[in-house]
Amino acid sequence: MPSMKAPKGTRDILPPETSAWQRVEKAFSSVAARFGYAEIRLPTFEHTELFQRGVGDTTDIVQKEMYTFLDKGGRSLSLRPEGTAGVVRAYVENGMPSLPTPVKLFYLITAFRYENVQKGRYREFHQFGAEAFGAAGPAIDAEMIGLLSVFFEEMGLKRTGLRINSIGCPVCRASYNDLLRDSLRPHLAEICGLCNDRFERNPLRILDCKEPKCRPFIEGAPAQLDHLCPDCAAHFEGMKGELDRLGIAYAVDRGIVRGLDYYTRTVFEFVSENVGTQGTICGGGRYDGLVEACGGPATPGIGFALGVERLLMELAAQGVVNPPLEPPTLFVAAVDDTSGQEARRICHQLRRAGVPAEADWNGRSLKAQMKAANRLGARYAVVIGSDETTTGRAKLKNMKDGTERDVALDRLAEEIR
RNA sequence: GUGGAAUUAGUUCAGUGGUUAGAGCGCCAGAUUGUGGAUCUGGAUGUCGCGGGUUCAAAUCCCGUAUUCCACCCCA
Repeated sequence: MPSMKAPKGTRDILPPETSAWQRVEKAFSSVAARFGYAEIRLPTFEHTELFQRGVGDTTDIVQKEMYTFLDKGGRSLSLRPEGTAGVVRAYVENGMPSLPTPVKLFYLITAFRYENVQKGRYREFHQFGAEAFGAAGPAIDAEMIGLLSVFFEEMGLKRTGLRINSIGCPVCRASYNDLLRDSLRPHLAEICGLCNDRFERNPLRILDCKEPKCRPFIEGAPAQLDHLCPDCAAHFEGMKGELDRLGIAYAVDRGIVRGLDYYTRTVFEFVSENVGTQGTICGGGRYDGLVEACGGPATPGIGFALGVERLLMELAAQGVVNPPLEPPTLFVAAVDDTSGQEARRICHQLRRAGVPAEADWNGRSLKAQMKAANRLGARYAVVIGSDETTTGRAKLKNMKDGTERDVALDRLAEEIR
C-alpha cells in the first residue's frame, strides 16, 4: 500500500474511464460551438477579492469553502470555487464589453471547494460552463437552456428534469423580502436556528431549507415568483414562451433559489434522482448586476455550470454505454528476436500511415504475443518470421473468425481498410 | 463543522485472539519445436490504512489518527 495518497476529495481518473470523459468533453465543445459559444481558458486561481465580490461574501462557498492562500508576494489568492467570476473578470479586463453582443463563451474547468466529501461531491471537481453577456431579453435564457437540452439529448440522457424559476430583480426582491419576513416573523421561534440567521441576511435562502420543522412555513410563505415586478414577470413569461416554442419541457419550481448571491430573474437547474442527495447536475441563471459589481459597465449576463462527475454518474445510472476505446487494428507478432526488429519497424510504418498498430515490447513468446493481441481486441494479426522477411509476404489473420489471407507486407495498411 | 459504516494482494472479498494470512478475477509462465479466445498446471505480489495500547500471542480486542463511502449542511 503506497504511503502517498491522493489528497482527500481528489481522485485519479484512469483509463478506460478517461474515454468517457473525452466523449463528454468533445460532445459539449461541439454543441457549444454549434450554438455560437467560443471556448475561453482561464487561470485556476484568482485574487480572493474577485470571489468575495463576484460570488458573494455571504455565501457558504466564500465564507468557508475556498482554498485561500498567500503567495510569496503576500497576495491573497484562491483556487476558483466556480467559473463565472473568473469569466466576468476576463470579460471586463480584456475589453470584451465592446465586442458585438451577445458575447458567448464556454469553458471546461476544474473547481475547488473545501467541503466534506460524499457521493457526487469532491473537493476538486469538473464543470462545463457557458456564459452569455449583453443580452437582456428572455430569448438568450431559452437559447442557453436549449444548448443544454441538445447536449443532454446527444449524450443519450433521458428523463433529466428541467426546473425553472424567477427570483426577481433588486427592485422586486426588496419588497418581496419584506413580504417574506412578514409571513415568517410570527414563526421565528418555530423555525430552525439557521433559518433565523437567514431571516435577516437573506430570507430567500429559507425557501431552500430542508428542515422538516421549517417546511410548513415555507410552503405557506409567499413565493417570489408570485410577486415579481411587471418587467420581471414579463421576462419570465417571455422565457417560458420561448421554451415552449423550442419544444423544451420544464417544470416551474418556486423553491429554486440557487446558492450564489449574484443571480437575478431566471434561475434553473437540471435535476436527477441518481446522484445521491446531490440531485443537481447543472445549475444556472441570470446575473444582470455582476459585471458592474466586478468593475465593468452595466451588462446583463446569464450562465450555467454543469457538474461533469454528476453527469457521468447520471449517464451510468441511465445505462448509457460508453463506446470502447478504439482497439489496435493490427498486432504485428514476431517469432524470434531478429524478426522482432522487423515487426517493430512494420508497426512503426503502419502507425505513420495512420493505422493503429501494436507489437510486443517484452521479447515474449509468439503464443504470448497472440494472447496479448487477443486481449487488446486487435482485429488483425500478422506473424513475422524469417520467411516473411525474405518473401515480403505474410498471412494476415482475422482475429474474429481466425481466417488468414496472404498479403504483401508493404501493403498491410491498405489491406485492412 | 456534525453523525454512522468501512479500510486485508492489482481488484473484489473471506479470515473475529493461536504456526510460514487465503480465494475468485487479473497478471506472468508452461501444456513437444512459428499462432489467440476454452481447459489444465505452475508462479509472483501483502509493513492486514497508519500510530499507540492490552496480551505469552493482535488482521482479529481498546484508543487515537488518516482516508473512503453514506447522511446533515450546502452546492456542480
